[in-house]
Amino acid sequence: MARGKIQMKKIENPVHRQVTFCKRRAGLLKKAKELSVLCDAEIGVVIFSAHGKLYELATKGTMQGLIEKYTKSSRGGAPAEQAKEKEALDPEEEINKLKQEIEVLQKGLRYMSGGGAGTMTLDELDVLEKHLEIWIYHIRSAKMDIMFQEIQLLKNKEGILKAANNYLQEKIDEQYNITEMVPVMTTNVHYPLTIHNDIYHF
Amino acid sequence: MARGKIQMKKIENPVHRQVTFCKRRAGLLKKAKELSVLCDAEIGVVIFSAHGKLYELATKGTMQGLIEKYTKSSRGGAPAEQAKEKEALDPEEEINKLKQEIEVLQKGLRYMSGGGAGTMTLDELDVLEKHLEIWIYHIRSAKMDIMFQEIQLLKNKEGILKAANNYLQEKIDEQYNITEMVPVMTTNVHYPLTIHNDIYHF
DNA sequence: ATCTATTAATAAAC
DNA sequence: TGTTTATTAATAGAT
Repeated sequence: MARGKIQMKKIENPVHRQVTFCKRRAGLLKKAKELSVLCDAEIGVVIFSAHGKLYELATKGTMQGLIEKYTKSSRGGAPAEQAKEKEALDPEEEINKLKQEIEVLQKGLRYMSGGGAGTMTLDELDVLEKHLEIWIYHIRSAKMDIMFQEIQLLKNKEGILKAANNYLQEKIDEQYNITEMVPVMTTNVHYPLTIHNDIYHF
Repeated sequence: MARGKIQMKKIENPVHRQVTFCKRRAGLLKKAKELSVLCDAEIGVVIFSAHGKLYELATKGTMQGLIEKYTKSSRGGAPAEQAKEKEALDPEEEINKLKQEIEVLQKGLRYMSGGGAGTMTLDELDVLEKHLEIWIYHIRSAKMDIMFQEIQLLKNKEGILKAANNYLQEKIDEQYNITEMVPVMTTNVHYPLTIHNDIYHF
């Protein structure tokens, strides 16, 4: 919506994507609030970024309350059997699954710091291993993003330096032509600009 | 946003309110879809009209799945902190080591749930990656140990069974020799002992 | 529902 | 990250 249209597909440049995500996320939440106020509607918005960070908005009451209302409402028109089952089993199951996961992580920490084998079962170790692999995956994509930025910066610098060199070269050639009135070989001496690279230290 | 501003409060005229609700609802859902596509985010929107009618949108997967993910995520950031309290009894060194590990893990978790690039530097990500790799290494050796024990146990059982079989075989041969006074073929019937394998469940 | 005059959102640049 | 600005997108009111 500004300075040119935008294609409706995933933005490839991670920097642009992040900036757009921030702006549009803010815009979306603002719109949701406005709709809620203007039209007296109850609205919930849940946003998971590509890296899994959660952003949420619940107008009127809590997200939890809204989820409950949603669960009821969306099953209201469906067969009564399913609704009954879901409501009875889901919360407990969810909580148990969650508790299990937390326990595994806790045990993992205890294991790490204790260094002693034998506190965890093979199954628990499998789960922990999976967790760590997922984390490493996320970390590596984050590193890729940062390195991509670095590459972009270096390319920019390269362009600037080349331009600067060309300019200086011309100046030198001019000088020679004026002062000696003879043709000279182009030199290979370059005069790089000094540009600080500080992308690592934010 | 057109033909005059609009006050940010509930629209009193019910006709206007309904029209605006329709238009802005469509706009909100469109914006949500766009954000999801452009920035690779997973988004859920739930809208209850003033009269309780439900409108919903879930990009990527179902609303139910998104709710589950939300439930986990909104509670899931805390395992490291809870683990912190566990180890009040250990020696000082142990505690310091644990605190260090927890700090790294917390930063990692903050990053994981924080998603946004720029919360951790490349150096910090390197450190975290190394930690996770070391942890995975430890976990894998622990798994190896357990499996090695398992193998040993099985080998022991095998030895015991073989010995038992040999013993029984001898007994049978003896019987045959005594009662019939004729040589017999060695049978293939084995008599395994029952030994419980409980190494998995400590 | 469709049409515009306007306002709001926002992509790119800084 | 925050601001600015040129443009596009959304939409209030009218039809």
